This record gives sequence, C-alpha cells and structure tokens, in this order.
Amino acid sequence: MSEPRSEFLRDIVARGFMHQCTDLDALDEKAANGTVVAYIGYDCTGPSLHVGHMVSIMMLRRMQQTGHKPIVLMGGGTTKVGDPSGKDEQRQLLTDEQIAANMASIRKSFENYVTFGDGPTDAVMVNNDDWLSELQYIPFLRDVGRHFSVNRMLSMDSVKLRLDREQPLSFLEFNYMILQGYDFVELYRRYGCCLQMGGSDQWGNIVNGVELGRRVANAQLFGLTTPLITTASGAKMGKTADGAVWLNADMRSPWEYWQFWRNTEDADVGRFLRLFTDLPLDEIARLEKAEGAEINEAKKILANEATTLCHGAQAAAEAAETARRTFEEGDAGEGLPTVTIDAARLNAGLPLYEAMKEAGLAQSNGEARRLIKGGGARVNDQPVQEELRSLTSDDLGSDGAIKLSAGKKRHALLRAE
RNA sequence: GGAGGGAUGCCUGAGUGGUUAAAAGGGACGGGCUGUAAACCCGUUGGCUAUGCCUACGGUGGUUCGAAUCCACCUCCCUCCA
Repeated sequence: MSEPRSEFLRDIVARGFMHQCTDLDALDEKAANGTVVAYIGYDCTGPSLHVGHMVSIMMLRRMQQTGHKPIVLMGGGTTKVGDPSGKDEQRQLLTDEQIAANMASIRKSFENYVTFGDGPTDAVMVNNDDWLSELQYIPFLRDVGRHFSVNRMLSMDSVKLRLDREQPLSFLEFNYMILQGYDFVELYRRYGCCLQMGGSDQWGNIVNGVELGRRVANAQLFGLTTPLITTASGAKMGKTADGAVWLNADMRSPWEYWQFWRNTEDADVGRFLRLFTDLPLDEIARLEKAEGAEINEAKKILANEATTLCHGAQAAAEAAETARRTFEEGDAGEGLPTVTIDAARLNAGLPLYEAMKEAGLAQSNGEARRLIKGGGARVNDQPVQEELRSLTSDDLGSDGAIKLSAGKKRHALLRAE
C-alpha cells in the first residue's frame, strides 16, 4: 500500500510501530472514516509494567491521539489459571485481592499515557476474568472450540517450535490461544472492539481471534503487530544492571529511568525517539543527524521526553539536572539516590563495602568487595585502593554527604544522622 | 502399565569417589580506550562477623576417613514399547 489515508496508520507506520497487519487497506479505510476501538492485552502478575511494554503502551497513546479508543485488557483470568510456559518459572497463583491491587497499580502507570473515561475515545481497562471465569466447559467447547482445528493449531509457530524441540506442551497451554481468541470476540461484543494489537510474537494468537470473530460473530476484525524492539547490538531492550526498568517510581526511581534512556546506543536514538516520544517527526529527523558526540544532545532529549511521560516534567527536569551535575561537572548531584545511616556507625568507622551494599550499589558485601578490588569503587570521586577501607565522618563533604560510585554511571549519596 | 535416559551455578553445559565453589561458552558487572555510545582488549562473576567459616550440583535417607560423583526411596521431565 502507498501512503495510508488515516492519520492513525500514517503516524504509526512513520514511527516504526508497524510490523504486520491482517488487512492494512481495510483497516485504514475504517480508521479514516470513524473511531476504531482496539485493545492490547497485558499480564497482571506484577504490580508494574516495564520498559519492554513501552512499545505497546505508546501504541495505545498514538491511537488515542489520532482519535480512537484504546482498551487495556488485563489478563486477570488467565493469571488465575497460571501460565505453565517456561519450565522453571511456573507462575504462583495470585489471589483476587493481589490481582486487583496489581491492576490498580498498573492503571496508575497507564494514566500517564492515555486518558481513561467514558467518552468515545476515552480509554478503558477491563479484566478478562469478568468473562473467562464464567465460562462453562461444555458450552465453551461447543461454541468456540469447534472453530479451532487442531491440525492448524499444531502448525502454529508457538506450538510447532515446542514440538520440534521435543519440549513439553501442556493441554492448558495449548488452550491459551483459544482463550485469547475468545477475548477478542468478547471485546467485540461488549465494546465493538475490532482491532487487536500486540508484539510480533502474538501474531498467531491475534489471527486466531480475528478468525474466530468472523466465524462466531460474522465480524470483520483486524490484527496488527509491532516489531520486537532490540537494541542495535541485538540485545532485548529494557534490562539494566539490576533487572527490569519498571515504570512505577517506587520500583525504579525517575533518576534511573532517565539514565536508562540517556544510555541508549547511538544507532538507536532516532528509532527510539520515534517510538517513545511525542516529538514531531521532522524534529526527530533533525536530531538524529547529529554526528559523533553531538548525538548525546539527542539522547538527553530522548531521556527528558520519555521520563516526562512516565514520571512528569518536574521529575524529568530534576533527573536531567542531577545528571548534568554528576556527569558534566563531576559533582554530587542532589537528586542521586540517597541513603541515610546512623551517625554513630560512621563515627565508629563503617566499612566501605557495607556502605556500598546499603546504598544499593552492590547486592552483597562480597560483590562490593570485588568491585573495590577491581578498581571500580570511588568515594567522593577518589578511586579506592584498599579493599577494607572504612568511611568516617572525615569523608563527609561540605554538603554533609559522602558520594559513593560503582563504576562510572552508578552513584549514590550517603548521609549520616 | 513396562524398559531405558535425564535433573549441575543467571542461562547453556562439562564433570562419574578426594587437588571441585565445580571446566567451557553466553550473559552480566568492573577496568582500559571513549562521548554516561558501539566495537575491541583485560579482569571479576555463591554467602559471611573473611588467611577462616557456611551453603551449594532435583528431594530425603544411606555407604565412606571423604560424595555433584556410589546405593535406596521419592518428585519432575524425556525417549521407546503397551
């Protein structure tokens, strides 16, 4: 197809959100002529989403901005069943209260990206437990199961891969695609939802839903997937030194969030600006042209924009200022993660490794000691030689804090009281 | 139901009685070079009250001076046969 007619598709194609679509022309037609209701499904086993979810979250944002209605589907029902995939990571069963708490927490994050409400283009959040838990086995098999050919299910990638590798596949798992397909039909009936989006790994499941909709509801449904986002060096995006980059501020501070984006590889800057910020495309084109060290300016803009969306403009500005003082002036930025310890311990001489552990710069004393031994630790920007160096009140700077560093990028302030 | 094979550190995967906190690779972290980038080179990679102690090779018991390694039972997985 040439240039899409609808603003929605034009926007997401230009920004790199498009991977595959079941019927791009027909969807374009529909989006150009009216409001499209679309959904993306999320797991709710945890209280927060992370950067790996950002592409789909931004997708919903783009939708709403171009006049359509996003639905956030939470997999409360499927969570209850428990996903048997992954051999050492069987999901613990969560109680209804935990699921409700997780949903509420995730919804708070979403509120930064889409507007919830009752209007025609307001977002809604729904839980598939509302209908999945009501299902009755025999009627479900008769109404929905009859439309799934086992022959075809066996040929689906997700299944075939498992079988080819001779890995186990439980019947429960085998049913996942059916339940997911059913979600789509249910959302169509309840909200007139006609588009499901998701990562490229969801393609098979999405197509199943589209098919099922045609068969049981005679509906024309659409599926659209986003590409899997990896960094230019091929790594899956969204992990750092200590795990996932969560969106909730209490799990990952805005400062760390800002740092995550600031540390983007050169080759990814343009792509990420298009995907993860609202900046106009022509401005991004200008920014990504920067050569050499100048690209760092674009990275700062990326970090500012992404952090503003997630944590607000003030938090982003504070993180940027902390970064400027810490990295460009070699100063102890006020906004660095700060831990407070008992002054008595400092007076008595606090082993550096212990302080580093408590400041979150190392997971264990041993790791901290290795770090020191390897020359990666600094106190007030002075490299540390002795592995058993102790901190005392003499190390306190003029601002009453000791700056601890692990490597060049991870810093923390230690205050006594 | 029968026969055989397997379960090792973050992951893959060696190791079949002591020198094994466990080869090798990956990943991750740190150092060097840089631009808070990539690539490359080097180092580190169980915990602790740290020249020692503790925990660890699916689980529980046992044999032995000594077990990831041998035996018994259990759990889970795979293959073949019914």
